[in-house]
Amino acid sequence: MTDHAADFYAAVALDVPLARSFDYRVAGVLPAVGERVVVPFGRQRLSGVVTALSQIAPDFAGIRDIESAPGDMPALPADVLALCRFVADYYLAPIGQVLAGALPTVFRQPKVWSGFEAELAYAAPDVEALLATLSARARKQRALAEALRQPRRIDELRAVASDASRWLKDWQAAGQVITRPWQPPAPGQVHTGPRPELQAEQAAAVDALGAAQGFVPWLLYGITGSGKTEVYLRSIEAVLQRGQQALVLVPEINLTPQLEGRFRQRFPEECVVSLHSGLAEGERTRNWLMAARGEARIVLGTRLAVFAPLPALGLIVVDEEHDPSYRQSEGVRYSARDLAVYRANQRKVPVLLGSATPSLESWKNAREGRYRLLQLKQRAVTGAVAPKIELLPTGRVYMPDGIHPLALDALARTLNSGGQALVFINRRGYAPVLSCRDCGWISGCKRCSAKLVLHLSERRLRCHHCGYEIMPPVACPDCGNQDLQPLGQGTQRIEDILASRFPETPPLRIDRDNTRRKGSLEAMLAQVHAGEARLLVGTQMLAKGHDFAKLQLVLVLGADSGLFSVDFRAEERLYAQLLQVAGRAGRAGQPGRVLIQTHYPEHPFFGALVRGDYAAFADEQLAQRKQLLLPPASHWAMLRAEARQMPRAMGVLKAAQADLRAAGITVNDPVPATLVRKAGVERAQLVLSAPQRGVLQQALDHWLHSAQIPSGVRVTTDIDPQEF
DNA sequence: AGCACGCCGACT
DNA sequence: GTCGGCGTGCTC
Repeated sequence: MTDHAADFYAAVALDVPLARSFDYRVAGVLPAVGERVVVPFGRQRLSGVVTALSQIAPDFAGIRDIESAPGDMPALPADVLALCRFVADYYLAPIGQVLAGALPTVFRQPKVWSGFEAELAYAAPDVEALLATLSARARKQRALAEALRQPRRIDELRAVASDASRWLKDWQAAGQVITRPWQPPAPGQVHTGPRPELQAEQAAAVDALGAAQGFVPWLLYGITGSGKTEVYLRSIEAVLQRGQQALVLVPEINLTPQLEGRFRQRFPEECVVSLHSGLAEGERTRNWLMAARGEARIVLGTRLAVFAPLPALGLIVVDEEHDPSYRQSEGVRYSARDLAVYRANQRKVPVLLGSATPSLESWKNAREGRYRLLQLKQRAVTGAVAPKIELLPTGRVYMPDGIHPLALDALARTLNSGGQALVFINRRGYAPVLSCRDCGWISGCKRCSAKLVLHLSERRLRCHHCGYEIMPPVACPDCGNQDLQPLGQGTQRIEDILASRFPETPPLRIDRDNTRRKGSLEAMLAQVHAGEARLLVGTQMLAKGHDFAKLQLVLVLGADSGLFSVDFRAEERLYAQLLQVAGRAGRAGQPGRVLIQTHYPEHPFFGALVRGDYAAFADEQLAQRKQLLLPPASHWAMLRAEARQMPRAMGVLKAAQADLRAAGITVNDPVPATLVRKAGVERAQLVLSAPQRGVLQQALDHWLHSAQIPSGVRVTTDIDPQEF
């Protein structure tokens, strides 16, 4: 008989979509709270995180033993556990899934992680001798050799030259490079690379940031080219000087290498690591561990990095804080920007939100004094000139191809003079849909309620939601008419039109359809930088981060679709997007030209955009939202139900509607989702709102726990939904 | 989510 | 006669 008095019991959070944690008896060594353990679960073995320990035996007869504690992961610190619990409560998500999302993937599996070997540092004892063996033209190799003047980790060296591993192996074999265990640099004097002079506004911002103590949320509102990054760098420098860590969040993976390079240049002796899902498993795990041990002083990452353990956290920076990529929209839904603010508050450190087009949420907070506003109105980046934004009214102009003749003229002039031009349209494919002129038939997806998009180059009709593909029919399936026409425009159709208009300078299309293969985007961007491609056609993708020095003209098509959208956030997003593409033009000294083709040149939206007055636009939008009781002036949530048949999904939502109305929540009627059927599942949604966040939260939480949801119906919640 | 159990249609 | 479809139910 076992001595029950001495037993410990652990509550373990598992990566299953169940709200509660599961209790296990501690069989061996007592694990710490926050440690990962492997447990039996039904017929499976799962990895979970210990969330609580107790000596009181749970009232459950079938209790089982913890199988093992692998000990390959440091226990999550209390603040990360608390952050995860907050996410679980706030977003009504299962705690186990939140915790799983916070860990590198290797720690979500029962398997013990063996990539445990000590981090190595590479160095060249005699750099001059090594350089002497290299050809003068081998620029990457020479850069790598230069970097080896001091001991460097492999990830740093790969950032210098992507082929680092191969060359290091050769040089090691030749005895020119040696390795030894990597030692984290002791905090001390911070050495910086060259620092540009600060403009008065930047200096004022840096001073204000430096003077503040404890938790202060800052909104750094700075126009494109005003040098926000320099403000981040100076603030980080102060953090490093105090021996603390800085967490820097960026919206997308492809923005990390650029910024990482800049940080490494500025702080050549500091340990900078990145955290994002594009990293190889081993590298991500090692970087995470360096962050968790406090060795990494600067942690640069995408939204998932907000969960990284950081024992010496001193500052959080959220770059492009308005960016929708900060929202996780699958699985556990959260806003990394909001969590960054929560975490800063938790740790009593400042958080710096930067943007040229702040989100209305942050703007409201700044206007109401909850965030402190820092403004950069002047251009500080050398060569940065404001692009000239012009409207091209399409009123009564004959445009057989959907492009204004003046736009074609401008393109021709730019191309003839040897310049580069970008045609921006936010729609992939050849044309949105294929349609029959006779009977009005439109290509629809068999599995979803979405339209199939024509991709002419692959001769496919493709669903952008579920991936369903078919060959385009030769004749109309309904009436047999052979004259099927593409309706509207997408990137591919524009590409075709431009190809016939400008045979001398073939257009290069860059969108998700032709950059899916790894490295293909980089290859295309290289063509652009080399000046081989001078006429670009692209979506969203091209708007972010990539600077094209020779770009003189940006033509925006299809902007109007954002003006009259049912989605109340569409205008806000359009503004940010247009400003971002506009910023691509004319960075190398000459002002670029941005032409926006529109049917509605009088729309107030364009007034603010052309004047470059985002503040006015944001204030106007906020006033509207207040009047219409839309976020951020009220709080919204969405209840979604999925089932095989629509009536079952609707039934659950109708019940929810009645219950939640009784609880004092404003509830719309349940409606079939925008995309009613997705991959064979019927979906419906219910939009809820309340002036106070807490009321909504409690009512929903209560409903989820008490409602009788029939099996076969899946209910999910989306707090602060971004799309409707 | 997995993974079982369980009860009805077309196949080696 | 069985293989297998996915409805239902459970996991400390």
